[in-house]
Amino acid sequence: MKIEEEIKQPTFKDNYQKALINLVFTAGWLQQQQSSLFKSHSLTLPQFNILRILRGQHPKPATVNLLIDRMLDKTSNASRIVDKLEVKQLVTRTVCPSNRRAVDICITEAGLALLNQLDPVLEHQRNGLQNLTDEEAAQLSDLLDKIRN
Amino acid sequence: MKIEEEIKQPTFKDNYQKALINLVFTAGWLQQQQSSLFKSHSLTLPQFNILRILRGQHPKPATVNLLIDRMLDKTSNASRIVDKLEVKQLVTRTVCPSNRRAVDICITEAGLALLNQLDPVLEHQRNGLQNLTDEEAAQLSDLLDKIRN
DNA sequence: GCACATTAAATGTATGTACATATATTTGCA
DNA sequence: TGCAAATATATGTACATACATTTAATGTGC
Repeated sequence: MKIEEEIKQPTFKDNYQKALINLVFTAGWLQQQQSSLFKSHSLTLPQFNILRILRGQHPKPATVNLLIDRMLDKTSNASRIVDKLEVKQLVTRTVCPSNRRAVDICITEAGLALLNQLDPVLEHQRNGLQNLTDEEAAQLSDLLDKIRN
Repeated sequence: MKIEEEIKQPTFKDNYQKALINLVFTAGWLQQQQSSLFKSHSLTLPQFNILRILRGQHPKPATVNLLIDRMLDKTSNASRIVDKLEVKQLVTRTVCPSNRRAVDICITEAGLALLNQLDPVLEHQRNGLQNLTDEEAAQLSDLLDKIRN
């Protein structure tokens, strides 16, 4: 469906306004698609993303700062998302021995098992961009990089 | 800055994963840019977007359902965003005479004045996509439409 | 006319986002 | 040494998001 129909706005001021609205709308649309994949496992998208970062570090620990660095949303509150994961016993949190200001966060075996369970689902969805060719996906990334300079 | 540097991830599985992450990251980046423009007027981005829809309807009223239809984020709670705007006296809410289940929401003169004040700011920013040519903006919209089918 | 489904909006609850502030630890330097 | 600045994380508050449930009004079939 074209963006004009999605939000029932027949015209836009120009291609810039149209692309901006389309970009925000499509990003939200994709995130909702992804979220629905985790819902049955009681994981939210931010929680899932943090788990993936931790798996990338495993078996090394990550600090909150490292998580923020790698998160898509820099201003979100990694500390409280880790809280939720800790309650579910998907991660552990221990004071870093070499720097007692920092906290070592590690994914648990249960966390790794959960991610492994979800991997094929995500792979199958090809990350939600299944309608683009490889070339178009690359072209899209280039345009997005250009937007942010 | 390329997306690899933004989130400090040197490689991606493929162009699909890279484009997906870039899309979500860039949409958030743009929304934050926009939000900063309203902050000094104590308006949030969702509040601003609802006000703009109401201006588009003015002087006709809008219902909550109409707002949801036109909002970028369909699942957000229009009712409570309208609450906030009502407290600030930027909109009015009256029971619809012809269908007492529905509510007529109208932008006030104060609301219109606030939007008029913000218009030049947004225009100047060219909606945040100033680094793209007109053709590239159109190309971007086409790719995004294609993602969603 | 009346039970029952449908529709429109509001409300409840958990989570996340945004931003300011607080607490604890470490660093650096007079 | 001692003390201010910097660093790492946590906490407080307001707002938004996601989704289920509730309340009220309307529509429909019998």
